[in-house]
Amino acid sequence: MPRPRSLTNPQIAAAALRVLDRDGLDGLTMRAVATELGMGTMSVYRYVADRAQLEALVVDHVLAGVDTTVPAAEPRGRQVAVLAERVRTVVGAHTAVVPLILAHRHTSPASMRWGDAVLGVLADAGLGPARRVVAFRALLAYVFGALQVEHFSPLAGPGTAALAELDPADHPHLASTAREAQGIGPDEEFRGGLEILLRGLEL
Amino acid sequence: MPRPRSLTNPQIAAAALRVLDRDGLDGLTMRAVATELGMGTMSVYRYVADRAQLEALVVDHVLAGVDTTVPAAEPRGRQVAVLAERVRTVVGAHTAVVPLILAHRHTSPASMRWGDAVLGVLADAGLGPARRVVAFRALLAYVFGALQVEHFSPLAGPGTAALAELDPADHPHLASTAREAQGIGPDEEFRGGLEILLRGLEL
DNA sequence: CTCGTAAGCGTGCGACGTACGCTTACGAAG
DNA sequence: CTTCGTAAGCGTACGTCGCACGCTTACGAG
Repeated sequence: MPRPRSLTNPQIAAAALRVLDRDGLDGLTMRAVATELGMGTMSVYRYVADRAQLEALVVDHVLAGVDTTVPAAEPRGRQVAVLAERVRTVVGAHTAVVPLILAHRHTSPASMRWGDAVLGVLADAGLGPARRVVAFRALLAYVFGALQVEHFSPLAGPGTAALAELDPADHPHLASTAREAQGIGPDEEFRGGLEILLRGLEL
Repeated sequence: MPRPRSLTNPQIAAAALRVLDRDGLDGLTMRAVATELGMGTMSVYRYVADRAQLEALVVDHVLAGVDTTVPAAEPRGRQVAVLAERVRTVVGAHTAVVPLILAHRHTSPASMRWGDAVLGVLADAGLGPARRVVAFRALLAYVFGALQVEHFSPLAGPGTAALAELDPADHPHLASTAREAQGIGPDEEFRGGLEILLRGLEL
C-alpha cells in the first residue's frame, strides 16, 4: 500500500563492495555507500540497521559467489580442496573484504551453505561426529587464517623482503628462509598448506 | 639534558592492554589510554606516532609473553605443538587483542622471535627451504586463524547453538554437527586441529 | 481524489584521531 | 644558585565518523 522499496539487499551490498574495491576498508563509510547509491546518507538506514549489518551484507554477498556444488567424480580430499580453493578465488578478487570476513562469517547464509557442503563431504568420508567438528573447524581456521595472512603479509610483499635483510645473528632461520620465500607464489602457498592439512585428515 | 621521558614502551603497552581487557576493542581510544596513564590525550603522542603504532605496541607486548625456548627433550612434532599452544595460552588471556594481532603481527619483534624458533624446529626436522616456507605459513594461518575463529564464534557460544536449531532440510550436516559440537572444549578443538596439521607435516 | 504508510533526507550531536602551538619541568653549564 | 636549551606535557580546535530524530514526499490501495 505504501511507497515500495527501491533497493534490494544485493544492490546495497554490491554498491558497498564497489566502494570497498575502489577506496579500501577505510573508504567504506555510510556516507560513501549512500553516495554510491545516489541517496542521502540517512536513507541507507532504511535498509540496514547499522554499519555492522552493512558489513555483514557485503560479506554474504561476496561469499554467495562461491559455488558450493561438490564435484562428484573427485576423491574426498580433492572435493574439500576444491571447496576451499573456490573461497580463496572469490575472496581474492576483493581483498579489502578480508578483514570483514572473519568478523561476520558466522552470520552469513552463504557461509553456512559452504559449511554444510564441506561437512557433507567429511561425513561421506566416514568421519564420526566429534572428528568431523574438529576437522571442520581446523579447515575453517586454515582457510580464513590463510586469507588474512596473505592479505596482511604476502610472501611476495615488502614484509618478507624486510625479513630477508634481518641480521642473521638475531634471526638465523627467519632471515634465510625469507630469501627463499619470495620465489613462492600465493597459489602455491595456499595449496601447499591445504595439502598438508588434508594429508593430516587422511581423506 | 632536557626533560627526561617518564614512560617506557612496555608501560604504555600495559596501560593500553588494561583498557583493552576492561573495555574491549571499542573502548581502546587514545583518550582512554591517556586517562589510564594519567596524562592528557595529546601527551600520548610524545610516545607513539599514531593509533596504529599504539596497537602494534600492544600486540608486541602480548606476544612478548610467549616463551620461545624449545623443549629439547621432546620430539619435533611436540616441539612445534608446544610453541603453538604457548601463543594460544598467552593470547587467550587477552581475547580482545585477537583482531589486532593479525593486523600487526608482522611488525612485532616478539612475533619474529617466535617465528624463528618455529622455523628452527622445522629446519632441524630436515625440511628443505621451500617446504619449510609452506609449512611455516600454514602453521601461521592455522594458529592465528584458530584464534580468530575461536574469538568470533566459539564452539560453546550462541552461534553454534543457533546452528543447532537450523532447519535440517536446509543444512542437514551443519545442524546435526552443531549439536555434537557444543560438547567440545576450546582446548580440545585447538589441539585437535593442530594434531591434524602436524600429522600432515609428518614430523 | 483521498489518505495512510513508509521512503527518503537535512540537521545536529557526541566521539573519534590528531595537527598545532603554547606552557612548563627538567638538568647541564656557568 | 642561576640561567637556559630542550623536549615533555597539554588545551584547543578541526574534520570525519556513525547515527538519532523528525520532517517532507512519493506511492498505490480504496
